[in-house]
Amino acid sequence: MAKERVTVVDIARAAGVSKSTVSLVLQGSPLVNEATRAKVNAAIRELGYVYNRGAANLRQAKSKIIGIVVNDLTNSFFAELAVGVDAVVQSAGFVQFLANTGEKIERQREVIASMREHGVSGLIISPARGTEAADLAPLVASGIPVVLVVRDIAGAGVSSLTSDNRAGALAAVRHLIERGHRRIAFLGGFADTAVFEARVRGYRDALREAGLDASDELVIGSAPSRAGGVTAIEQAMMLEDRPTAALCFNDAVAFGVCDGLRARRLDPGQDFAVIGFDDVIEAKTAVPALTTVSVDPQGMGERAAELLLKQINAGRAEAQAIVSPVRLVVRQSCGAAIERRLKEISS
Amino acid sequence: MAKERVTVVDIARAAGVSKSTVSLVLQGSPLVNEATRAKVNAAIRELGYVYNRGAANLRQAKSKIIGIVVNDLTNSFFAELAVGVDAVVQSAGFVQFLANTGEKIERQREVIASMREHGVSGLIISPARGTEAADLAPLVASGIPVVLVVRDIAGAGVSSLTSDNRAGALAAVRHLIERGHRRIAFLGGFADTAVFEARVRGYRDALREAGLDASDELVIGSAPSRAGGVTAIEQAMMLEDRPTAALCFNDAVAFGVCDGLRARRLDPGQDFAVIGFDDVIEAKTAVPALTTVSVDPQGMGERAAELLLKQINAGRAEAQAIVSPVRLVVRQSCGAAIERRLKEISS
DNA sequence: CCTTTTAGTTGGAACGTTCCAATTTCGTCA
DNA sequence: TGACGAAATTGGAACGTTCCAACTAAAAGG
Repeated sequence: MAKERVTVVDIARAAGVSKSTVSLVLQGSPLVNEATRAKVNAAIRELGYVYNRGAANLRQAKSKIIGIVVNDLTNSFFAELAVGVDAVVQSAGFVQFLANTGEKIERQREVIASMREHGVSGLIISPARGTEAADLAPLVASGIPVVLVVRDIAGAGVSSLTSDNRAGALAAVRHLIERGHRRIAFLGGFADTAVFEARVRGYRDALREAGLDASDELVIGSAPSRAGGVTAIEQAMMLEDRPTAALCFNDAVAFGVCDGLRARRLDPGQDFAVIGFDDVIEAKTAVPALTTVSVDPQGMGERAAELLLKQINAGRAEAQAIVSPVRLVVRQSCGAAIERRLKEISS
Repeated sequence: MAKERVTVVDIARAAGVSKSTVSLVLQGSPLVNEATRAKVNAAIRELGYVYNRGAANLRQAKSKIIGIVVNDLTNSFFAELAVGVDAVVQSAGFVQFLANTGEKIERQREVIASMREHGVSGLIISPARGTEAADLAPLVASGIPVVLVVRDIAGAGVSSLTSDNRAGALAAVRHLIERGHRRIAFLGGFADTAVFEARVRGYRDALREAGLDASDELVIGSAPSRAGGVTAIEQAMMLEDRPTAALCFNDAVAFGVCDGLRARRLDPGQDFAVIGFDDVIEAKTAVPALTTVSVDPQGMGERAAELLLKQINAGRAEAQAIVSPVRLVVRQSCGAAIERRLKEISS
């Protein structure tokens, strides 16, 4: 088997019709007689025909492929994002080309080029760190619909879907302040990203409006990973005037911070309040359950895919920047448990 | 811009050569004169030409696409596996079609069909739960090289790359026994998978060779997730005769078990020994650092991709079942810390 | 009975590339 | 100078599909 490819012509011969008719059947056209359709379908099954989408694309000059490029697939935030995209893209009859850049601009350039060569009809990109508008210029000039997710790039002239990072950070820090914290740190993340900048801005604004200290020593960068969280909290605990709470760049950092606290025999949520950002799946089941700003990566992926599909169908659409709202999910790690216990005692 | 596609003929006209010559340049053939090559390349840049790989594939009847289908991309084990595949596949000049089945057979059927239609030249599959040899029969009959990873399927007649689950479990449980544990549970995982079966077999063999109780009540299944781990340890703690240690189906379960222990005010690694399976990235940085059986998902992805590429290049290769070795990484969660402390005291 | 309509079917050109065999160009040698 | 071989270039067919305009057969209308 697998000797020679079975094509429409073979099917046509077997079914005693022309290749045009077979093509019509393949596309479910109503123009073809019920009886012939049955004959053709029988022949298709019989010969084990496989549709050649490449040939079809060549003729029609459009593919049913959309590309998604993410900067770090090992980060479960992006993995979930990809899953969200996949879900809607698949049910729209498209198929997903996924590539991982690992934050490398060069790799990103390569994979985008490769996707264009394969004729993707749209692209969802979570850009690598340091991507500039110029890097995307040839792509957008080609007229392929592009949606940027998570990280926006100023002046790129394409649609983007980001979350309201400033508002999320603001809400989180306000919450910590309400709980009575006066010295609050911001831990983790690379300082040269727009996301970091926005979250820190929200953090500072909340401190300022409460008239609290927003000195630079309280903002401690690190890799946006669990390991980075450990080092960040260690650094924070070296400070003369130690913080009693922290907003973390993301959930991975927050978990690392909890690890670091435990390593110092401190109980996260009890001795120190920590809030994360993103609300990855593990946040709910962790102990203590992580208070975090919910971003819903899967939902973001879905919305990005919908936006892209809309642009593909519309042919040409205005670039729009959507910032999706975000909400604080209060669980245990910010000290909710303490309060509950205090209430129990007083009642 | 983006009006009309520029093709080789446009380039040919602009450079004053024939389309055949342009094609030769595109493929880096040594047959073409240095001067003409330069002219052609200039025209390519000038007109912003993008290569149409679809058309090329049509002519050559082979693509540079490999497909990878995973059963759960939100599980970081599989995300890392995909990253490993991506790395070697990309550097071999291929591009990766990734699809997520979410453990659904029907979806798996669809994505495999879609990939065949797109003419992938090989497929790496981590099959959904319950996949049978019959499900893959048409695929293997077509002669497309296929490599199964993580989960093997008996009688499928294709190559597979799995890890030595029995040996890993055996080593882990032996280690717990050496540490003095006598009542050891196996927690988490779905009982109807080959992986579960192999790990439990290793677990039982270790108990048996030490003459210990291997009763069924100590094997407690659950979803192979963090949440599943929480419920599994809860169930274990309800037993008349409680275990003092557990081997977990995977790291996610192990983290859940730690969470569950903490919820009961028990200190994992101290009051109860836990060992995971897989060695995901977080295992090292967690507190306590997780003792686990290292499977190196990224490395597995790389090896699977290499195996697949070899088969693609060889044209026709014997199906081989590779089981890759596995090693126990001892960290804190199995009580290593306790021992260290005992040593400190005695010295 | 002829014309018109409708339902169904069909051959051939086209999509953008690669491959093959054929051709041109050019330098070298007798 | 003519012949020869090597180097470089080329036109056309082919890949598997879709689209279009043209065709046939049968039914409907006059």
